[in-house]
Amino acid sequence: MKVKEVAELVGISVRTLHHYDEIGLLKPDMTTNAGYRVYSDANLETLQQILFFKEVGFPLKRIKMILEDPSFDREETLEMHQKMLVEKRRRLDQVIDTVEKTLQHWKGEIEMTAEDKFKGFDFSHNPYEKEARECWGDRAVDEANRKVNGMSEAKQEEINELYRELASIRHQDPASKEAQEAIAKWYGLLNEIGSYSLEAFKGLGQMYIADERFTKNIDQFGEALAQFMADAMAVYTDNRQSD
Amino acid sequence: MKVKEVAELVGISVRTLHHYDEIGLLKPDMTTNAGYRVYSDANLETLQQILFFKEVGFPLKRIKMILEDPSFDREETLEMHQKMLVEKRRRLDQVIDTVEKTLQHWKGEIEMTAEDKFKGFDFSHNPYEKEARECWGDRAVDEANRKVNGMSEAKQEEINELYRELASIRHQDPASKEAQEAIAKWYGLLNEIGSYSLEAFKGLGQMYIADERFTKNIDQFGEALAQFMADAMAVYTDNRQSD
DNA sequence: TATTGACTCTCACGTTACGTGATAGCTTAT
DNA sequence: ATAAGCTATCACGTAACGTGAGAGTCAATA
Repeated sequence: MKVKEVAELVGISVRTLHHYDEIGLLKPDMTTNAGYRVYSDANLETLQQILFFKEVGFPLKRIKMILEDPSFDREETLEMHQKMLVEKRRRLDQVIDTVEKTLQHWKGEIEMTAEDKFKGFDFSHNPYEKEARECWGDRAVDEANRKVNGMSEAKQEEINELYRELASIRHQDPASKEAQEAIAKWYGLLNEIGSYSLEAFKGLGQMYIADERFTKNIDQFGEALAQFMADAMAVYTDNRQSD
Repeated sequence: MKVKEVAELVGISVRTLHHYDEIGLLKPDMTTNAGYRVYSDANLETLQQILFFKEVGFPLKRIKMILEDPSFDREETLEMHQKMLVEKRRRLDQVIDTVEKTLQHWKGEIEMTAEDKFKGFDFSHNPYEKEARECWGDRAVDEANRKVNGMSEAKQEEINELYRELASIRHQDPASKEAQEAIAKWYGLLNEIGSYSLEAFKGLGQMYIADERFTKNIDQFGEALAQFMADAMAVYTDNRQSD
């Protein structure tokens, strides 16, 4: 089948097929001597898989790796991704809710507290958040921020200690078992504080670890985690001072 | 306040502020004689509004127009946008559901019909869909496609007629009242077919009309609508033939 | 057979909302 | 005076294609 046929069959553009060819994601099994792309049935099956992973939100680079590496655990990957989708929906729910309230507010139907106004949004202020966002994604960080903001006073020292511990560990061997244990502790701590949606955060963190192969080195992870924790503390202490 | 202060306060990057300045979205009220940007309190308030509209998903160009035009009906705009958000969530729900089923399928827990496999996805095949997608957005077109596919046979002639009508109208005065009436009819027709989620589609269509000012000319709209209808018919007749 | 129309190819720049250096000037503290 | 830290302006990079431009290919028709 030639480009246009394929494009119409699956509902994408010819340019998209050209693009997939360009980046080596889907190269047709044959070309005519005039240089026309001719797609085989196998190509079409691959395309279906590509479109599936694309639709659920995987970037093309990732899809390429998934398809290239037969040993890759698709099930696990998809499971992790689903957690992100669910978290995304949760965010979306909050935004919709906030927009709804904003509309009612504009119409004078209800009052809005300053807190209400930005529920689901992120106007927090901290310098290291950027890294944390790159590391776990927006939703996870937002969630964590809220948790930290509502964190019980008694936990401050505990966190303090954990931070120092982590800071020293990452100077030694960031990929060590210890680092992972420290991370587990951090999760445990947040868990104690109590949160149902923390599940998503845990999932994301574990994904990052499991996803090691996509990361240059685990060092970045330790770095980002340490900074994120420092930041979490800063937010916490800020809140205390402003009380 | 200088760039970094502002950036940290609201949780965005310095580059973002530079960018907003570049595109004229937020120009600081003052600059020092060295050329440093100095943001006033009013600038900060504007920034809050920008971030609000951005968070709910408006593109920067749109935000700029909203802020520049005081006569702009923000309430109406936000209402329309909310419909899109709700539709987005509905799509997300389906994708999550499909992923869930796919996982279970992989684990051998359940059977999946071919239909199940792509529920919520879009592998429909029609050449003009592209234009329609540009016009109303993906979700609306997908929804409409499904409706059209399930369309009752008796409506074919009605649609046929409407199409010819529209086609002639758009050769005369595409921006006319008549065109809008024809559009209304089209909506009515789809409504008759019956669909709850059609609401979203209607919202989007109306948004496009209300949004006229953002479109080069209504001609494109007529063009796209005609093509979309032609396409809808093609899909319909295809289905009949394959029965 | 020549031409038309539909299809194909390969550049290569445009899009969104910034990220990421590079290079250089400004400000303040020591 | 020098270093640290902040600021400025280019200007290219990103993701996933869209959108022509210019040119070659294929099948059917006049």
